[in-house]
Amino acid sequence: MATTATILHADLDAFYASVEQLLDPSLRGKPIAVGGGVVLAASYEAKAFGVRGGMPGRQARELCPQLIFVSGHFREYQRLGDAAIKVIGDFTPLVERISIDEAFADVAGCTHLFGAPAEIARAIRQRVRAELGLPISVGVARTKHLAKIASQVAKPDGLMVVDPDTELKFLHRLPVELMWGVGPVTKVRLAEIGVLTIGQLSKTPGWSLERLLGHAAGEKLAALAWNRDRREIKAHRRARSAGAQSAIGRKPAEEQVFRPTLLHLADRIGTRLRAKSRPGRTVTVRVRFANLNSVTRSVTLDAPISATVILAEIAEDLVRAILAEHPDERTISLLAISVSHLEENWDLELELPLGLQDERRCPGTKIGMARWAADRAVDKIRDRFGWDAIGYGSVALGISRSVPDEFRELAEKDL
DNA sequence: TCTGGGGTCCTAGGACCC
DNA sequence: TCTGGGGTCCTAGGACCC
Repeated sequence: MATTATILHADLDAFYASVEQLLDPSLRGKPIAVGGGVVLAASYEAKAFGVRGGMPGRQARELCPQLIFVSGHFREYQRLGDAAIKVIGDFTPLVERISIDEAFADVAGCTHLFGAPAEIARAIRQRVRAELGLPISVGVARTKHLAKIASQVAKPDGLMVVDPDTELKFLHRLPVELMWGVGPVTKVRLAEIGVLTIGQLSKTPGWSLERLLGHAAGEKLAALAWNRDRREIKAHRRARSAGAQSAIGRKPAEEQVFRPTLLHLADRIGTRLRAKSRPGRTVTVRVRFANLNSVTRSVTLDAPISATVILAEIAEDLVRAILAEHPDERTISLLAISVSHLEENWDLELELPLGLQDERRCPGTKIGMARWAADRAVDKIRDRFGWDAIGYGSVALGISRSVPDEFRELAEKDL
């Protein structure tokens, strides 16, 4: 019954921190953190002290006084991440990249060339170590879920093969939080009914899980606990949305505060959408207040948009509506814009006439024309001379950037 | 001392249509 | 006029992942 384990999950260990230790040998073996105000990544030596990604720098220093902070080499992260994924691609075209440092692969079709899946996994680890100088952990199993868990168990710098005959034995003794889809909230909910391990989860009736977690989540978890994971490797998945956000500290909820930030966010998103000819119909805005409560508001248009200024104006309208509904909230700490319902291969020329049909979306023919032409001109100049060569004057200065734009780009998904 | 930024998917209620 | 049913889309909020 058991087929062969041919799914690989490969995951670079403490990726950003490992790159820094590769670039600067004096950092090897030491607790380091990439970032400053906020920890973007921590080395294993730092993790041993409890330092985690996303943690405020001050808190990290308290946990680990000898922690060394380094500013990131973001271009190197991109280059080395791409190179590691390419190594996997040398064995099979069936590679599904999850993020900059992580990918699934199905090697079923190439074992006759390169040997058993475990051999291929060993070869990948050896090559990434030899050619790039980086540690990478690999899990090998019959399903994506098991391979993913195996690579986590194998870390750091390890290899773990889950034999198809012992899958349930392997799976059921593990804690539920190792499962894909079990986060802090679900973990607590499960603990409240006495479920701590995947084995215990598998013995919980389906109706009980669905009542506790909802239909989809309950069904999914039950399937995974019973080791029924039917997901396949998908080599090319198109993005369904594109967004940008900015934490701005604590600032008064006023026009002169949110307008420049929204314009900057719209600029980043609009540029990406136009570059891939993927305008979108739904614009969603999120405002987080000082008390960390956040409110979203969205609008779906008849025609897709990607023009920076139009996107910014719609976002402004939505933010004003949110603020009007929350008159007691006078301080905002984060602004976000997201565009969804993206079109595929849209002819951007069409955006002009379609946009003009709606006065609000594109007020005035001449102005709309000018905006459209301006975006195209800016895009072209940036293509040749770089992002900072040109931009919106009011945006260039005074935008608080809590993280470098280069770091943001690493997280962007290909549209 | 309340974690940054880019994403995906699901839920539930309501509008609207047949 | 009342009653019933099904489907799609939109919106707001959440959980989760890297």
